[in-house]
Amino acid sequence: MILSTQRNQSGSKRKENEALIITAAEKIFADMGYAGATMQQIADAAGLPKANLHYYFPTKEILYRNVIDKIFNLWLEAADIFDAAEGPKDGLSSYIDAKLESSRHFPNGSKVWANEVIQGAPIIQDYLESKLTAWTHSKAEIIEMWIAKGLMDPINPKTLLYFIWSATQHYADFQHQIRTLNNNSDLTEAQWSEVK
Amino acid sequence: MILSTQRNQSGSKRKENEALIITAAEKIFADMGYAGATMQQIADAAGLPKANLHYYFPTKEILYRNVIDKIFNLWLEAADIFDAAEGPKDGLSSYIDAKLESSRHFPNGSKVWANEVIQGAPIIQDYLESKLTAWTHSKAEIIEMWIAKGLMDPINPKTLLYFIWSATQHYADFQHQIRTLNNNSDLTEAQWSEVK
DNA sequence: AACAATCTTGACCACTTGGTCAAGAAATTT
DNA sequence: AAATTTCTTGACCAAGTGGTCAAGATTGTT
Repeated sequence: MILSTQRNQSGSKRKENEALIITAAEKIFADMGYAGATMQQIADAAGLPKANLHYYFPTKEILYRNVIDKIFNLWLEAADIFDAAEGPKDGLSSYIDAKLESSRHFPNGSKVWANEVIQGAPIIQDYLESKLTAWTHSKAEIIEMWIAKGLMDPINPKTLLYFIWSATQHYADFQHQIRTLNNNSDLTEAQWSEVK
Repeated sequence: MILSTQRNQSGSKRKENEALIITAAEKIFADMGYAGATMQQIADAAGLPKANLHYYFPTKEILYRNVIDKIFNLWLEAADIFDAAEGPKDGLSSYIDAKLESSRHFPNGSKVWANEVIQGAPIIQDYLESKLTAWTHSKAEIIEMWIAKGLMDPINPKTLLYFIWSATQHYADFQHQIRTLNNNSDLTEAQWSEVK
């Protein structure tokens, strides 16, 4: 009795179901793309009737934007480590590790993002223009500071960031291709540390 | 007269129209994903009535597979340079250059491929298992030979290939994101040569 | 216990989609 | 020029889609 249904306190039924739906949606969107995903599939994955999804998220697009939001916040968390660091060795390597870790354990988010951006960000363009642009600028400034202090080789900060993104996300996005070509995985860590 | 309609020789009306449709389809598939693309959109892009598409390509999936086929053959061409080379310095750098070039000038193909693989290759899985696997093995052997001869550092050949793919394709696939964050582009060449 | 707010759900609808078809237009062959 | 093959195209259809709705169930409040 004590252990079973513990955290069913307040009227957070809404929060619970929203989280359940978002998780299901993340997987379906990753596997099918935005247009290819159907509300019915997401409903089945969440174990709820379709009409119930529309109760919590009025439209498919709103649900999608909520998924994106969750993904983006995970990215921001990974970058907190970056901020706290004192120098490039520390900061970049922690950031890469954190990003790799999230790519490996939560590839769906990365896939949804990639799918969307490849198609020209038809739905979340405002995200790119506001939040991501601001974030990138702030990180680029830190890197430029490091360069100015002579702590690392001079390099275009944005180019460096793109480079890190491409490498860290590749394993999430192309997971399937890699798994088909290999029959294992792993042993990446060694490889990635060479990047810097 | 001599210059205008030169190559309208034999009954290659079919070839012409198929090429026209495939080019249009490549763009639409890249922009909308497989599920998101409609035959009507492709027809409009090709300047043909929809029913005409179905005359040349009975189903959407068959059209799609033809697009993939074209893309894959371009990849193979890029790798020919790789084969001809004598050592890693030459071979890898030529290969990377060729791959970058095709990413930059024909990003649509790369996008279609990426979209498909991210979603777990629901349609072209057989491609991965046959052609791509064979290709990867043959290239990995060359690299291993180079390593055995002491021409380059010992490294997992497949990991190296994945790494090259991620870097070279990133600029095609994430073109839009990069363009939104920067307002320019370019200056990559310098960066890429550091990869090796 | 009565009331109100929140949640659940099957049935339904307007609209879009891939694909068909038959009638005709062009081009090739005989 | 007649016959045959290839190509073109508007009209059409069955299936699936996102989204609605109203009636009821559940939960929380007084």
